Amino acid sequence: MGDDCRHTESAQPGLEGAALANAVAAAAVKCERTRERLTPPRRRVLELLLEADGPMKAYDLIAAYGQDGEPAKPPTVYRALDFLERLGFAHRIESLNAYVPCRMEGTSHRAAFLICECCGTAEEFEPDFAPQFAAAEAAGYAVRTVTLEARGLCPACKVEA
Amino acid sequence: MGDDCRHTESAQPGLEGAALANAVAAAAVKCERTRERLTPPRRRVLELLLEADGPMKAYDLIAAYGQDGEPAKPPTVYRALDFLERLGFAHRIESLNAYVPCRMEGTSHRAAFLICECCGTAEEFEPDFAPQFAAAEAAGYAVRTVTLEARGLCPACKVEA
DNA sequence: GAGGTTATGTTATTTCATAACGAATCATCT
DNA sequence: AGATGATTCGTTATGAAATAACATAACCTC
Ligand SMILES: [Zn+2]
Ligand SMILES: [Zn+2]
Ligand SMILES: [Zn+2]
Ligand SMILES: [Zn+2]
Repeated sequence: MGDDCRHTESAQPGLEGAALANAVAAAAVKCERTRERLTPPRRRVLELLLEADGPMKAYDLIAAYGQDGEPAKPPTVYRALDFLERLGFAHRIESLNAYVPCRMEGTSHRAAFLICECCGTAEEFEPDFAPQFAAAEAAGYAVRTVTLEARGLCPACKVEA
Repeated sequence: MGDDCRHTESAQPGLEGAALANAVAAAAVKCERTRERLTPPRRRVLELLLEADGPMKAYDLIAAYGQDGEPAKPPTVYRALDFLERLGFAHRIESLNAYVPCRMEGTSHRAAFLICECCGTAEEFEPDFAPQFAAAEAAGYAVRTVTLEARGLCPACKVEA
């Protein structure tokens, strides 16, 4: 990845202050509606994802978990990530072994990412899977989830290269 | 994955005997054309992938490597996998941490998979990425590779469910 | 056959993720 | 309130996946 990239990794700047609080509050509301519990560890991991400037690895989250510098235990974070993924608040990026907060306002959606191999940003977008879907159904498959990860260069890094 | 699946995992039966030898020989020919070397470890890992009935994990390959039961050392297999991926003889399936031999006759292509969550088979298909590509280019991205992995139920498992 | 390049063998380590189990919390129904 | 069952959490330990580092060997090609 982009160790030789001089761009500040700011294509997806993390949230701070009121914006962060609003995002967490919105998640809390969604949880109440579905009678899910946004418990302290889940809330904390969501905060960390929202604050970050880019995809976070699980052990980055583990290290950053305690406000006092105390790391979390791995199961604490992995459980929170499972929950956040299940509720649609976060996505795992398979090809990076990393996690991002969901950036799409809408409720349920199939996540897809444009991943910059230079600066490391991962931009979520909502693709039209209709053709692939049709092909799969034609072959007799019942598709449940789709993972799409496109790698290349983001606009900023493309210019410099 | 499908521990409760009673289907024999035979949607992608492994190669044996002459068919296996032919497939390996075809790979050898392709290598000669491009002056790449199909060395013993590379050939051995390719054989193991072709013989398998489904996606193989790296440590499955490591365990099965020696004909005498001796495992390989991890770097031996990971290096061979890197080579096979580079030449297009194998694909990594990110969401499974597993590898399959390429099933498409054509030369270069963007791989995509239909993965059955019941029986574990992974069928390669060649999708039309045009819409996603267009969307990415419109956003200013220069896409280099695309990973698409669809999970669901294969025809056989869909019937049973 | 000398020198540069590519591939391998080997040891050790790093990174990523989950199993297992008891204690605490929460919702629900007497 | 008190019993009950379901979730969640804290903790320890382990398993699974991938790579770093470096010495040796094989292979061009000049
Ligand atoms: Zn999303
Ligand atoms: Zn970039
Ligand atoms: Zn292929
Ligand atoms: Zn199946």
